Amino acid sequence: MGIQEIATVTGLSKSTVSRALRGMSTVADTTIDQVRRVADELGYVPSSAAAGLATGRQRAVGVVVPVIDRWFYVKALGGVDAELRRAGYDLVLYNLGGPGGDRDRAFRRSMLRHRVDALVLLSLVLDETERAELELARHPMIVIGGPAAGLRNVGVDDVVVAGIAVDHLCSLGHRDVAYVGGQDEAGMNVAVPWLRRDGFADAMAAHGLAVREDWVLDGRFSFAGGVDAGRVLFGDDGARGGIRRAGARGGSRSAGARASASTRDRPTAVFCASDEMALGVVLAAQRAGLDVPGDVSVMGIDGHEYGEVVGLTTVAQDPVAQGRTAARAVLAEVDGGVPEPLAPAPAHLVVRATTGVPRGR
Amino acid sequence: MGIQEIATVTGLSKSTVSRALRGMSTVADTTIDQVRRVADELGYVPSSAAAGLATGRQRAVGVVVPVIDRWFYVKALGGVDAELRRAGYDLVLYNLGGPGGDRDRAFRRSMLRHRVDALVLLSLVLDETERAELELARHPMIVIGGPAAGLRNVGVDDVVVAGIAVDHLCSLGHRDVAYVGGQDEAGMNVAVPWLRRDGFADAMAAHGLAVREDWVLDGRFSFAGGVDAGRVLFGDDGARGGIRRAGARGGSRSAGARASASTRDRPTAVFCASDEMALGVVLAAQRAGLDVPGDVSVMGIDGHEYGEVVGLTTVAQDPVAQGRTAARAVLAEVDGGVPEPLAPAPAHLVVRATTGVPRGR
DNA sequence: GTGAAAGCGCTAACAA
DNA sequence: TTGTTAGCGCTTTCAC
Repeated sequence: MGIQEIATVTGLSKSTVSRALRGMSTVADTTIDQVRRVADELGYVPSSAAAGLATGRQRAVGVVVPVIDRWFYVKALGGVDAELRRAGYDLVLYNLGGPGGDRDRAFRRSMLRHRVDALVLLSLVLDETERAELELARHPMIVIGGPAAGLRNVGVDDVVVAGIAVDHLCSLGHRDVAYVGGQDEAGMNVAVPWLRRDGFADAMAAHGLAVREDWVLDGRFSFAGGVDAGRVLFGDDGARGGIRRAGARGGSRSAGARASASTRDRPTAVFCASDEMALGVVLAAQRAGLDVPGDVSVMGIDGHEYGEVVGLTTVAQDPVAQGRTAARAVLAEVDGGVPEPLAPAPAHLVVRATTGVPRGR
Repeated sequence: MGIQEIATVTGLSKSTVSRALRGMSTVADTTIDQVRRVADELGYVPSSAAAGLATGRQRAVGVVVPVIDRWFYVKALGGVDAELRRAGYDLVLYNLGGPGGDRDRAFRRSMLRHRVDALVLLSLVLDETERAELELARHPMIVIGGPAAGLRNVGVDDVVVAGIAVDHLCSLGHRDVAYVGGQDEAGMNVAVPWLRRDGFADAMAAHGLAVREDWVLDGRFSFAGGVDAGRVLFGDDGARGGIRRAGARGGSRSAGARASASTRDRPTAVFCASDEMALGVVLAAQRAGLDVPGDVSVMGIDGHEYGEVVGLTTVAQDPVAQGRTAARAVLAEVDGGVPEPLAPAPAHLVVRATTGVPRGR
């Protein structure tokens, strides 16, 4: 059931079988064929543990995610996976599972056990202790999305991305723009939300525009959060545009509020730090009886598939490509390559149907 | 850097150190403390490969997904992960990566390498060869969602679930109901889509209703696919309800078609085999100028978060719980438990705002 | 082109 | 309660 059996059956030595199985060139072709055939017949299954012990390489890399069910993480994970698969590496998933996930234990217990040859961290900012712990493992590490001190990083420049969005809105003539962002709902320590908010503020300033505090909202980086933020911005009556929500939270205001929705003090554009939130804001706007982009323009960041279908303007990035890049980089390092700095990932404005010239221009 | 160092420093034997590190009760408390302290100081990191080799247990389970970026798989994966984490097991992700994913190689190369103690298969139907291959590894296996011959399965009864949906629609008075389902976009060999279609057909028959062939559409189990299916059903003009789509595929018909959209031969209700598709159908209906549920009722299956926000009627299931159940079951088997049959997972009707009495009733 | 022998770092009888 | 002695299944010098 191991390499030994094959050796016995073929009358070869363990070492030759080992070499043959790996197709080494020092082995006669006929021997390789024979060994492979016998291995098949015996139903031989190699043991990665044994190979790993002997070589010190596990042929696996770990991917650490704050939470698993977010568009960006899923896509990036897919990219990492694709590249690992190509290289014949396995992927070990370490899900911190949000705030309730016992982050410390997870870190210690598993990630360090030499089960993997390298680590890809998704959008994580590590604290001192965590960094120290991970250092122990001495394997290559890289971060996707959100720069972490002392570690290589692949991802877009979030400040620039936010700037692109603001520039687009301003070029259309918007001056009253709201921002929906916020800390990731999972409450993990992630830098991206703050960078985007800063980028928004900087760009607004660069255009000589003021940021209104009450127009900077928390959308929890989720669809539902976007809807909530939109409600705050536009009011809510659920009369039009979207299906009424059964058991909607927050008492519905009626007629009076309705009228005010179109006249009330509100932004002409909303910039959201993610497409999921932007989708929610669009829905809230429609529910409030507002026309998008006639009454209000909305845009996001990401390039989410739903946004494409719906016609959402966005600054698109490619998390799958980022995942691939990260995987390749870290694999190269495992193979003894020297870690070279990575360029920021590309992002580009995709103008679709949710942004337009503000009414009255 | 290994257990040996600690032994040397403490003056203990390797075995005692090993036992102490694992906190075995046969070791003196003081010894345990001492060993742990020294281990910390030395920055000791255990080797799971070595432990695995010695014990024959890897303390890891593999999860095989057809593709990774689908709501159900992500949720189920999260559930499996949570339970594994609790038990101190690692999770190795095997992503078949859709039709282009070189399914065979992936199967052979990795899943069998004794890297994991058990396998959780998501919605996969295996062919003969695959089954045979996996048998070689001789480890416990379980399937989530979609029964596979000869393997234990956790998931809802898809035929029943479809029946619940049809019953709901019929109880409202619908007789003209369309079905949007189809093979999973990834083209993997999955049973669920067919079971749901069968369930739909059976239930319709039970209500004495005919299934119209031209109202059985392929929505590719995706949001975009749902929109496309909705277009076929309702026509498309993009004038209302949804944001117009930049570069929409399929030439837009204008005024004439528009008028016909409200009068044309169309179903009064659409049952979708997933919430993502249902969301797309709702959007298409709104774009076609139809009121939901006034002109047409729409419902799905799953319990997707977006559906909750939007008010989508659905038959909700809990993939996270299914993942947990599967993980627990397979872990129990790893621990020598006897595999007992699992009851179907619960699913229940959630009536929200997208279904109602057909007009004229 | 192939074989013999020595580990990789840990666990698990079996003794003491 | 702790130490001794064998391995777990593979890779890898070093010989031949």
